[in-house]
Amino acid sequence: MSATLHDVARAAGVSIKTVSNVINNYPHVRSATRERVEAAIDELQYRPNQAARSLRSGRADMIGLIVPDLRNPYFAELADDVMRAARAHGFSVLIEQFDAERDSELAALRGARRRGLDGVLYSVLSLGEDDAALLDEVGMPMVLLGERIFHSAHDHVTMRNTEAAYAATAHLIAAGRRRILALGSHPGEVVGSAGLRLRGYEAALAEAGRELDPRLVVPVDRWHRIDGAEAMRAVLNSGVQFDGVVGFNDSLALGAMRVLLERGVRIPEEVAIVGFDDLDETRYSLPALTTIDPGRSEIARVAVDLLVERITGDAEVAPREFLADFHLVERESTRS
Amino acid sequence: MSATLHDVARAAGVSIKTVSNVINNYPHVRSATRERVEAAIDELQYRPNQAARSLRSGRADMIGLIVPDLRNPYFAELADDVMRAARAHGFSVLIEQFDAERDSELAALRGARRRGLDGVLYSVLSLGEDDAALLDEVGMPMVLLGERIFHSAHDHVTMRNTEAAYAATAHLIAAGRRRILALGSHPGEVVGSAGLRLRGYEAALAEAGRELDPRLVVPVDRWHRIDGAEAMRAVLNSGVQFDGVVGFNDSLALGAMRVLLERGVRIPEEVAIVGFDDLDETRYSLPALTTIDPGRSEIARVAVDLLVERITGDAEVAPREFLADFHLVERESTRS
DNA sequence: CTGAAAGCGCTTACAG
DNA sequence: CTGAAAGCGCTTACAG
Repeated sequence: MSATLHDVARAAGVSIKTVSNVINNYPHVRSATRERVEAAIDELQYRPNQAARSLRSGRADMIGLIVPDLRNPYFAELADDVMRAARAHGFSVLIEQFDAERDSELAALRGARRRGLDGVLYSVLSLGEDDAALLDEVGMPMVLLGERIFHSAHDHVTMRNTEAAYAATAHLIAAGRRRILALGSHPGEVVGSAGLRLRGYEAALAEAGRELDPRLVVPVDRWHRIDGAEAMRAVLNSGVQFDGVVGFNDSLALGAMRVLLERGVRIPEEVAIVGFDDLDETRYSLPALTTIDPGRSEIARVAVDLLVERITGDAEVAPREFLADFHLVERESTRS
Repeated sequence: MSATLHDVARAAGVSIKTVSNVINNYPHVRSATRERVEAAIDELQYRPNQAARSLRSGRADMIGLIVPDLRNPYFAELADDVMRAARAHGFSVLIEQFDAERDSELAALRGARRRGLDGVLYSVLSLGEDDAALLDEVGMPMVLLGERIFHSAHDHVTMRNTEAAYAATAHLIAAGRRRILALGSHPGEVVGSAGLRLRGYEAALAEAGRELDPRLVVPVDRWHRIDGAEAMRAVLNSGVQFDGVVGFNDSLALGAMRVLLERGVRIPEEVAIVGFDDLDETRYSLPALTTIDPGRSEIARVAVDLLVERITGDAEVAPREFLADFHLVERESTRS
C-alpha cells in the first residue's frame, strides 16, 4: 500500500497536522519543518488520498460538463475551453454525454449528483421551461449554457444570438445580396437558439426594408452537417432562387456548401454563405467559411468562474446572466 | 445537509448495514425489508456519498483518459467511444488533455494519480522508449493507446498501422496510380505511427515492383490540417509530379485536398487521395474522402475492457497487446 | 507555529 | 437474513 499522512508524520517526526499544513500550503510552517516534511514526502512517495480529502472537506475539486455529444465539434471545442478554464482553478472536469432523448439528458443530470461532483455546467438541449423544477433536484451548484430554459434559478451564460444573426444577415445585405436563405429554423420555437437567430435575421431584413419571403426560411430537424446538406438539396430542387445563406450554425452551413459545390454553384460569386460558431474547421473548408465567433472561450471561462464562485463562496447570490461578445469573422465564402 | 445511511436506517428501522446491502444489491435481503428501506431512501432523497464509498472501498469507479487534444477530431471521437465503453462498466471518464510539450504530458500522468482514479487510458505522444520507467511511477492500472513505447510492462491496444498503410497504397496502385505521395512521414522514426505507416507504403510499392522515389515521401512536423496544406503547397511548388496521395491521417489528407482544389487539380481524376482514421467529417468533404477505418471504437472498447479487468481482477496477468481490425472505406476521392 | 482528538459516511470483516 | 464495531485517510476545530 502507499504511504499515508501518518507514515510521513512518523518519518519527519511531526504530527499529521503539520504534514497536512505543508501539503495544503498553510503559510505558518517553519521552513526547517517544511523541508523535513517535504523530504519525507519525497522519500515515501506520498500522495494524498483524494477520497479521504473529499470526504472530510466536502469538496471533490471536480466539476461536471454535461453536453450532448463530443463528436459534434462545437462541444469538443467547448470541452477543451472548459477544461482549460477549470484547470486554472484547480478543478478537473468530468464529461457526461447524453443522447437526443430527454431521458438520457435527465440521467446525465442525475449521474452528476451520484458522482459526487462539486457542481455542473449543463448545456441544455431537450429540457424546456416546464422542466425548471427538475433542475432544482440536481442539488448542487449549476450553471446553464445555451438557451432553452429562461426562467430558472440558475446562473446562465450564453451568446448574443439575435444580435449575431442580425450582424450575419446585415453582412450579406451590405454585400448586395437580395434573396437570403435562413437555414436551420425550428418552426414555433421562440426562446431557443433557432428562434432567437431567426429574430435577428428578420430584424436585419426589416431594417433594410426587405419583405420576408417565408420560402427563404428553411426548417431543419437537427443542426448537423447532414441536415444542412439535405435541406439545401430540397431548396435547390424546389427551384427557389437565392444568392445568400445564413446558416444557423457552421455544420449546417458546411453541409449546405457541400451540396452547392456539388451542383456547380460558385461560392461566393453566385451564393454567399455565413455560418455560426467559428469551428476550427471553418478556416480550412474550401472556400473558408465566414462565420460568427460567438465568444465560446469567453463563455467557457465565465461559466467556470461563476460555477467556482458558487462552489466556494456565498450561494445566496441571485442568479446571474452573462452574454458574451461576438464578432463576425469574414472569410472567403462571402468575400467578393 | 443531505441524508446519510444512518438517517435512512433510522427511518426504516434497520441497521445501516442493511441499508448498505439494499443499495449495493446484495441478494440476501428479505423483500419486505428491501421495500421498507427503498421507501425510506425515496422519502429522504438519500444519495450515497461517493467520497466515503471510495475511501472505504478503495475504488472510485472512475478512469482517466489522457489525450493530447480534444479539438483534434480523432481524439474527440475516441473520447466519445471510450465514454460509451466505460459507461457499460459503470465507470465515468475524467479527461486530461496535454500539450505538445513533454512536460505537459508528464503532468497529465501525475494528475491522474492525484485525482484518485482507478486507472488510466493513455494515448502516448511525446514520451519515448526511454521513458518506460516513468510510466511505472503512475502507480495504477494503465492501458496504452498508440505506438511510441513498445517495450513497456503495460497493456497496449492499437491498430494495424503497417497493414493498413499497405492496403491504402495498394488501393491506389490497383486504381492505376503510378506516382503516389506518402504524406506525413517523420524522418528517422521507426516505432511510431509514421514509421509504421511508411513501412506499409514501401511494402505495397515493392510488392508491385515499383521503385521508391524519395521525393514522393513528404515529411511534416505535426499531423494537423495546416501541416497537410503546407506540405502540399511545397510539393506543388517543387514541380514533383504525382497522381496519388496516401495521407498518414485524415487531417493531413483533408489539408492537402484543400490546396489541390484551390490550385484547380481535379480529384480523383488527376490525383486520387486516401486518408487514415475515418473521421466523421471525411464523409462530408467534397469529394468525400476514401480512408482507413482503423477500428477505433473496437480499440476503445477493448482498451476499457482490459483496464477494467486490471482494476477489478488479478493484476498479475502478463501485459497484453491487442491489434484492431481495420478496413478501407472507399469514397469519392479515389473512385474513378 | 504545532499537536491531540474527533469525525466526514461509508464498506468490510465478523458474529449470530 | 441482519447487526454492532472498526476503520479507510484525511481536514476541521480547538487548544496551547
